[in-house]
Amino acid sequence: MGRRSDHTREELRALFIGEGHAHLAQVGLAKFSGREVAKRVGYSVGTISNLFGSVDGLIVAINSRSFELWAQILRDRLESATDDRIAALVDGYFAFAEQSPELWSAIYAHRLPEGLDLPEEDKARRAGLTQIVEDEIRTVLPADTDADVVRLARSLVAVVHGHCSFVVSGSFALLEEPDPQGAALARVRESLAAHGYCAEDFRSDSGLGDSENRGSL
Amino acid sequence: MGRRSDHTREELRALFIGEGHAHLAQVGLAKFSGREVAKRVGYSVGTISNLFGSVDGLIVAINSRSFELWAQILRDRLESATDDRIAALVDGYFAFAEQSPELWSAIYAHRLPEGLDLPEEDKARRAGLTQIVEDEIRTVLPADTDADVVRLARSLVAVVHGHCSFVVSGSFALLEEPDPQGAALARVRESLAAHGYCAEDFRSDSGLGDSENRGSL
DNA sequence: ACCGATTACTGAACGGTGTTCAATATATTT
DNA sequence: AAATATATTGAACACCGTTCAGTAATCGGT
Repeated sequence: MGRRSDHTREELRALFIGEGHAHLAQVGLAKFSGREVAKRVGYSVGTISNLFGSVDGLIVAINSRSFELWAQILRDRLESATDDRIAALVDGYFAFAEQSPELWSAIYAHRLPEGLDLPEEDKARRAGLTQIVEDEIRTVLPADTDADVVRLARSLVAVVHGHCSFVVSGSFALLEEPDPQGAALARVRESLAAHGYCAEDFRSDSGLGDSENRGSL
Repeated sequence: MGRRSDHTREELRALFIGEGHAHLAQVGLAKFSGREVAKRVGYSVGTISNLFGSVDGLIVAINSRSFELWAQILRDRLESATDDRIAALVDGYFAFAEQSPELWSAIYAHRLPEGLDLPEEDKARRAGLTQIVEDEIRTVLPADTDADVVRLARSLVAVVHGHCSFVVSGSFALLEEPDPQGAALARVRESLAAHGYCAEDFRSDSGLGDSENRGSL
């Protein structure tokens, strides 16, 4: 039964994204079902095609929302960080992945079918995350550094991402690593140091995972 | 029509893995179809369940084979490397991912359904890759290094993996990076240097991608 | 050489998926 | 009030992975 005036098109999209987000977090991308989401929202199957073009379109929208939640976590950590803002960033990166592993891996597991790629709007929404990191890296490096800050910042995101990816996927390489997040942070510090970052002796007051990591690694 | 003596069970598994490998490389994990593989091999649908337990089991076997091909690429690069063996490793890591992006991402996109995890046999087959890296890292660091070589080596694999992952998935962070592989290598060198690795001045004779990268990054 | 027991394989049935699209119910305009 | 335009449905379709009774091929014992 069509209930045309219950919601605007945007409200309806928000409903599907919200319910889809919950469903994705529960069952993961492999078992994600657009039909199930439609059933939960109380609309029929075909509505997804109307609103998002396809189930892939819905997943793109859900993932973009994940990016925004993720970026907000980073901002929260930065705000409550006392001194070590780099550690706060790494912490925030891992925090989202570990508290919502299905949402996190869906971001990287989902691939658009050949042909179409990400809508510009979604690209913009997702860029916020790297922007936060870029700003912090720029702050922490000397003003006259020889590094290309934008490229270095994104490369450091990749460094952290690699560790995080291995943790979430339970992958071969880091199975026996007791402190992957500490390892990621150590690598980031080493690269930053190579470009003029003064470590400011965080060795004493950073988290225990880190201090435990420093001696041996 | 059962053709019982055409192949031994192992031969038949090899047939499915081979054909499945080709199919996966063509269409990617999202569109992978066990039915299609069975059709290509010339056996019926249910045979996959007999041989591998489920389609997931077949994919696990295919991915383990990918690991072996990948490890062989690393060994080849090392063998033909003149001096810079670290660069050769990074190059091999990227080479497989870029020449077979679907196979590479299937390794990380595939997740076993809740409950069962990787058979021991597959874990062993996949560990070969990291072993190669560990051996090289150990060689290149001073004998009296303070680093835990095993943990550092795996962390460096994660560093390269992160860059590679962003490249293959076309992800937001490295879209405008002209030389992701060079960036990965630069990060690895920086971390190795922090643990006593003497760079031996590769600046002059390494690939141009690397030299172009060094000045600005 | 034959015959029962065992194994390999089939293929139809089942419940699920995403997409499509004629039909319908609701808004909007004239 | 009538005509037009839009939103939503839901059945049909083709595909997916899993299951399992049934059948064909081989093996082991006599």
